Amino acid sequence: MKPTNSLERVLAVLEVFSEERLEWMPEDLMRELGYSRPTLYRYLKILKDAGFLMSTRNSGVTLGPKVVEMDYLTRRSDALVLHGVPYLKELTTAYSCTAMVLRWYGNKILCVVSESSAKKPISSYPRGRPMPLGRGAIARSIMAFLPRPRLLPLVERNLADLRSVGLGDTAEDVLKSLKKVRKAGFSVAYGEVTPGAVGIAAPIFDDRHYPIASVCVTIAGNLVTGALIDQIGAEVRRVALQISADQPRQGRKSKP
Amino acid sequence: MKPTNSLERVLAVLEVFSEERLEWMPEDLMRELGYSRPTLYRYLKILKDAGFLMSTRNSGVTLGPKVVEMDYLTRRSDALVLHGVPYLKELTTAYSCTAMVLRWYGNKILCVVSESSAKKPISSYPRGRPMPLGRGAIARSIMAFLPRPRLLPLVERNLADLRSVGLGDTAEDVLKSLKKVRKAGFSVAYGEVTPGAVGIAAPIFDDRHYPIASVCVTIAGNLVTGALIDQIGAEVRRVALQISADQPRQGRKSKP
DNA sequence: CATCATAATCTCATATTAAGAGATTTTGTT
DNA sequence: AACAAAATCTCTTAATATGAGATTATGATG
Repeated sequence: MKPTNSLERVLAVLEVFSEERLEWMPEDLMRELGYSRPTLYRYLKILKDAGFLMSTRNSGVTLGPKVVEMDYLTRRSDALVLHGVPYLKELTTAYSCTAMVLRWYGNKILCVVSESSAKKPISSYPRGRPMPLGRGAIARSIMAFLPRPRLLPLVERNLADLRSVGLGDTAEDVLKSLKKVRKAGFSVAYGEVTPGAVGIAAPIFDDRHYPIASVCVTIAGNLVTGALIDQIGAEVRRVALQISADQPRQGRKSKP
Repeated sequence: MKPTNSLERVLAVLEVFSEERLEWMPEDLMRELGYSRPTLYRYLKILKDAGFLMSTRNSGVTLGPKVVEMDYLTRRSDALVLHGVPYLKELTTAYSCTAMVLRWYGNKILCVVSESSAKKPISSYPRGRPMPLGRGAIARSIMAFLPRPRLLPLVERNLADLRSVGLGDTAEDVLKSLKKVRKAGFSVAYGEVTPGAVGIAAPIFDDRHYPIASVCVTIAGNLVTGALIDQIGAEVRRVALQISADQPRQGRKSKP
């Protein structure tokens, strides 16, 4: 995963920005990335000229306006956003909840669009905020449908989290729990991500039945009973499958 | 502006995505960018692995989830967004309108945050959608405060648009009109961007009194009279100056 | 299921050009 | 005006990006 060529090294500059560190000083970037002074400044100049970065008054750098513009384009081009919204509205009309579509990418889950009918929406994960893989109904709904060789390393890497939410002590136990999710077709989580909130999620598949995203409904725990959860689960599953079916058929493989 | 090194050439791939062309086929990219087949595929692989691009079923490429994640970070790190929101709320509380902060970057104006109290918001420029420089109160509020050497080429490049909204026939005439805007401290536009909507804008300055952004209020034309527009203009100007003052002092120059 | 057409990747010799040490200039502060 | 810090420049060398062409995946078709 270490950058091996100069192309990846420029992009690596953009990778260091995170919620914990939104602004960087050139000096710190040199240390963090291990680039020489002229090289780093060269990279910064290129990234600034392209609008990916901008410099702040106190000579730090932050992500720039080009990112904002590209995100706008992403909202217009993402098939899951475009096809998903009407279905999410169905769900928020039927229940007082937050409904969203989340993409799986890297080792993260990322909300790409959400709709809400709850008076006081409880989700702390708006568009673009990455969620960890180990907790919550969403991650589980996706993992449950991964082929074993792809799944196992993932489970092992996130075992601590998975254990803490009671999925099982060993990797094999976790796999068993996930098999049940697979059978049900949707997953449920009680307050794993946000206290008091119930998450109900089902996977979206690509044309090879490979899970690439998830539909999730988040609803206040005091609003739901066991029977209602099953009902919502069935609806979420239906919606996820319909969004899957809306995706264009045919095509080549893509790195998940 | 033509890419001169391989670093800029990778980034140039991201530049071709636009509202008119949200998805590209590799073959078309080769033609558009003039790259050889192996080189293009190399670039695509790197950009896909980093999440900047993703491939769709029918083997086209679109902007990817990393963009979404970075935009989330931008919302959290942009000083204008962070400081601007409370002021925008002031404006939307006082009037039934849409109030926004827009950055000036490249040859474009870009909304970075907006608030609305209008029943039916009329702006067609949400976060991230670039506006042209030649029309609207926003662009004018910024141009009016640019030093002449910076301004003149800009006016000449956008003369057709500027003329069509009645700012003057020649570049010199336009400069005169802008001088009046500068004196007033804010600019007004009647239906230049959206028919029936009045735009009222004032610039945000950096610590060298250089305009870098703008505050704009958009309000339905039938809701305002001349006197009210002046009142709103004064408020918008006040807000823009306060946001300017909130910016951290000191620092080095940045390319506008 | 075999064949075909297209898309994506690989190989490798060569020219291109990124990289970095250190000097120099620019910028803001005292 | 003088100083300190930040950013850029110069120039040589080693590193590596490039593309023609061959090769391998991949999905479509009969």
